[in-house]
Amino acid sequence: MTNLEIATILRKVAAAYLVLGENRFRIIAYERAADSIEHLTSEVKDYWDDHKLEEIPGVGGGIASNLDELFRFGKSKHWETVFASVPQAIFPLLLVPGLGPKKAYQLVTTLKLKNANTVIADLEKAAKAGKIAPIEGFGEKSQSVILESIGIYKRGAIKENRMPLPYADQVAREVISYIEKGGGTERIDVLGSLRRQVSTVGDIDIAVATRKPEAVLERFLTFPHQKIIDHGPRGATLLLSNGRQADLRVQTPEAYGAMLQYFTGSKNHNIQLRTLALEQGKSLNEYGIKDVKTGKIKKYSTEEAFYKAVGLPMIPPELREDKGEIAAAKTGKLPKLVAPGDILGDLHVHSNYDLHSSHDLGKNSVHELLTKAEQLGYEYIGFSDHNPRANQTANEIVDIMKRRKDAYETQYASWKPTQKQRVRMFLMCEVDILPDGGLALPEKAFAYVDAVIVSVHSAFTQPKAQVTARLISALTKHPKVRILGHPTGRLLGSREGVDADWPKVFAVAKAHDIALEINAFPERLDLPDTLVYDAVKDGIRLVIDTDAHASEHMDLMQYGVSVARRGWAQKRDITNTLGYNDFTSWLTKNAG
DNA sequence: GCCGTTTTCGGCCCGACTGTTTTCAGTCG
Repeated sequence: MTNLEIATILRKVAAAYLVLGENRFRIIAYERAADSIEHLTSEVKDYWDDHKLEEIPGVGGGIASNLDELFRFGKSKHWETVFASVPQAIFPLLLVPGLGPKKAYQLVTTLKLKNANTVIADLEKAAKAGKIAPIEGFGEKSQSVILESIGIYKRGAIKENRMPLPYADQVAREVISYIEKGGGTERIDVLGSLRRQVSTVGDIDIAVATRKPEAVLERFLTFPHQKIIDHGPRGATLLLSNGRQADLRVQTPEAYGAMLQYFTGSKNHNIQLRTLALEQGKSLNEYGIKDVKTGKIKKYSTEEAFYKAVGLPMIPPELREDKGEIAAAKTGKLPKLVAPGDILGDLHVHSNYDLHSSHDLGKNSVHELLTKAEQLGYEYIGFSDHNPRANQTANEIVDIMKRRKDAYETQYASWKPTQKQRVRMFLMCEVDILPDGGLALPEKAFAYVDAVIVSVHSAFTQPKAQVTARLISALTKHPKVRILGHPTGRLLGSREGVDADWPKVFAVAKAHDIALEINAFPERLDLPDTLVYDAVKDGIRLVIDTDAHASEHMDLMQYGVSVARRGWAQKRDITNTLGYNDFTSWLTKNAG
């Protein structure tokens, strides 16, 4: 059962309760839990496995015990009873934009729509026959809006897939530079999940501080698009040519801080923040802070000032997920997050050196990649080509690895740096973790590398216990194994990662002082941020790598840093923030 | 139903928009 399916069930419960006239705070609680679960990046089932359901924000004893029943028996008796108390036909209607539980219920009962499988088509027929307008609370206008909404629903235009963060970032940059060229902008920022650097982003939300809101909005509306979805004095929404939605909001510079805070979210962070403010007699909204007694609104030009007004330091957007950041801010315990400039090397780079490797080669030469590392200000780079293909004898593979070492050393010697300080090189290898937990590099070949990254590239659907044993076996197979590459193996939007008992894997990594990789490649962003959060809490060593297959991929490091920041990682948690000497002593500590 | 550095009981985020209304209910983000 996926998080989305669970969130849907919780929303169904909330909808049924609303129809039944249940206590509205109970309804809010279900909606909040649904929202929270939908945005979790680890599986609810994993929380359940670990008996930690109540650690999910918004999930308490009641919902947890029903979820427990759901995982054990496939359904919760209590929730089934709730569903059965309302007409089944209301649920499909909730997917039609503009229809909520109350309207759906009224339509279904008045029009006697009984069949949940055909209810949308039946409603469409009723609308066309003019049977909706006479219903109390409805009218001609709502009848035609419903007809239009059903059309949108049938075209499947609802809820596009989310895109990996780096792509969303790129689209946002294009829109931003286009708006800037139009002039009149004093500040411009991304908002929402993009600003919080969530690994997948739905819509592109952008904020502009300006004294010429009309001009900025007009400029925005001329950005290449399919359709203008919305256009008002405070903002506009476009459906872009790539099928994505872009939302622009304008505000005066004096009140910009409040708007930035409000639309950055997350929703649950804002709810917690407003609750805190209310205790101080202050009501927060997108325009500023209202004194509850006097009703006066004070404006804030920056977020720093906005947070300060409720007695908190500025909370970095990456932390605004209602994971304890407000409590940490109150007590001065916010982490000082790792920043892109802290990174001193990239250990997972593929060159075009051909060693008959098991997976794809890189595009650029050793020289080009060394120069790129230099441009990035790195002290060191690790070449981690894939291991040679397995359809060769062990002796042949050892020979290949020996020749490779010579070739890299010759290349390195002939490289002409532009800076005085030479970027240093580690000769590494990305070794496949075989389905049985063995490594795809023969023992003798380890003599020709400084260290290896081990990674899963096959058999992603093994059962949890097997995957866990497999990873642990690989980590402990050879003392030169120093990094677990893209640990879950997930591909955003196309492949779930492996299902492992992560606390167990973490414990073994810690015992052997092995680092877990945060892979910055756009579709990976792996470890996922929630596992980074757990790893940081457990004091597990981490590295951030790009998995570059071309020199320009090395620029993607910032997205790995974003994942680390969302997991509350500080500089000390990330091993490739160490200088060359300290890093070398860790990497080669077992090389003897 | 959730949640807690003044609470295990008594509170519970905020506003825009829309269509249907004579002051508001429902939906959405």
